[in-house]
Amino acid sequence: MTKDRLVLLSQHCGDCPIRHRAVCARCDADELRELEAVKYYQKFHAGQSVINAGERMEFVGSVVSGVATLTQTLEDGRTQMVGLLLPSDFVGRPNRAHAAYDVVATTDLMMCCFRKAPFEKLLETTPHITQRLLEMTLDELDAAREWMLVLGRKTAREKIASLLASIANRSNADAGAGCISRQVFDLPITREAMADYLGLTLETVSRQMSALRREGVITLNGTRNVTVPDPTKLSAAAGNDAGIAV
Amino acid sequence: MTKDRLVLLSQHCGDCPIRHRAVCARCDADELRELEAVKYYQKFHAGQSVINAGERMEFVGSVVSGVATLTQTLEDGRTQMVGLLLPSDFVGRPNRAHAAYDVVATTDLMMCCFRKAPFEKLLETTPHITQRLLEMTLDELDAAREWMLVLGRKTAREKIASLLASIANRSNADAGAGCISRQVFDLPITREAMADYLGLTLETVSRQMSALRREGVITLNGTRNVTVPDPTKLSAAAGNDAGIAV
DNA sequence: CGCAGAATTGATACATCTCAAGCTGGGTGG
DNA sequence: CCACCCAGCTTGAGATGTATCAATTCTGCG
Repeated sequence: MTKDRLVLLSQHCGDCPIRHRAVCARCDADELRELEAVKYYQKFHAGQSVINAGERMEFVGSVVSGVATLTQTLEDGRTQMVGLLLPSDFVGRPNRAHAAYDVVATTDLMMCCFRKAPFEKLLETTPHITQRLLEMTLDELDAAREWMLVLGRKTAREKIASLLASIANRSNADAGAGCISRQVFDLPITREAMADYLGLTLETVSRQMSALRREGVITLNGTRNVTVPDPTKLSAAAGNDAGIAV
Repeated sequence: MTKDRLVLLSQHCGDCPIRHRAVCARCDADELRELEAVKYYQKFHAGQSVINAGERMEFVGSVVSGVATLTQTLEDGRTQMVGLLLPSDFVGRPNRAHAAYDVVATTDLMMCCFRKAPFEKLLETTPHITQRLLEMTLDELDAAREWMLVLGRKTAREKIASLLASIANRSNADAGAGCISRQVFDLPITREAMADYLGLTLETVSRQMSALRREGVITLNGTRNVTVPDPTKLSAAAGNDAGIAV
């Protein structure tokens, strides 16, 4: 199932599109060289499994391009997404032998992988890596807690609006700051994945998307392309402070 | 509201009950001395606010004894607990000026506080602190993700059972490993706090507690003291793998 | 063109919320 | 010492939001 992975040869970190956002962000030239010694690139195609819960982890790494999901599954098949991995996000848990979650590529995916044991050694000897990973982990913890509020206390409509707002903000951030007045973006995931993200069924996701469209909060071009004519309205629908940004 | 805090004088880290589990766990004698230079103790009584979301943070720190909760609130009053802080747990986010959550003492609480700016400097210069904080943050992230599965995909009954199982395990761990056959513990929180933890109403919590009692999964002595005659049954009720531990 | 996966829509069932009424136990003041 | 009180908790009846089951309808692609 995972044997048709494509392993690429090394390439220089200097050219890397995530050089200044990933776990290597604080590294100087010497430290980068140490990372390069233990790294390799690996390509996954859309739908392919990166690692399954319970499997032995041979590497940790960064998403270079593409999107992956982190999910947890109960024996009866109920699944909950617990992370959405975008470029520069870190995958894997140092000092743990087995994966806790399923990681699946939802688009074609390029990973920068570090062999696990030597990376763990670098964490002991290279403060710039540990410091950056701490910073990123604290950010993820905040995101997870924000998400807990969405899962625990928001209505289906608010959940959808929250997800759309968060994706809109991230694509805006990537595209550089700019017009807040009108946002257009593509959903990187299916309705089913949205449902798994939000603790809903895909039918409810579909119904609420339609409702938001009917009410003019969003417009759809096909099923995946979303435009938000008035971000204030979306923010209000998400239950965020009547749209008053902090 | 927070002016009746009790600030205590320094005391030696060597005697500290959380010395080997908290953020200082990896520190040697020299490093402890550096921490002692920026630390102070602060006592809060049950119900008192430790810090409010949006306030400027003057310190980060560790719970020494007692229990505190981390909560997030929407403007209309809906609240979601996003963390339950027990002894040795870390409070606060280095490199962030303002608190993101409300922290409230639910029992009398002793905090070991580090002045924020000097602590941030120590993170730059003392790898043992950064490494330990990274480890703790990764653990919390895992806990948050486990919790997301509970919030998003479990039924009310399973949510309650999951919470009881997790509290039972933690009190067992504290009391030292031992008899797995029969667990007795006190709930450190009210039904309302349980509801905020699980994304339920307090009425639903109460009903499900009664249901678990009727079915013999738990026994109650008063409202707070729980005994679990058969942990396998509780684990099954929590939706965990038919009770087969991993 | 036609097929398969993805998405929408409808009808109904059910879990949880909401509103409301009582209960319980521990503390306080008369 | 008792009566009262109050926060915490339980229980009930009805309302409501979301899940479930079941057709269709889209959409992209070979």
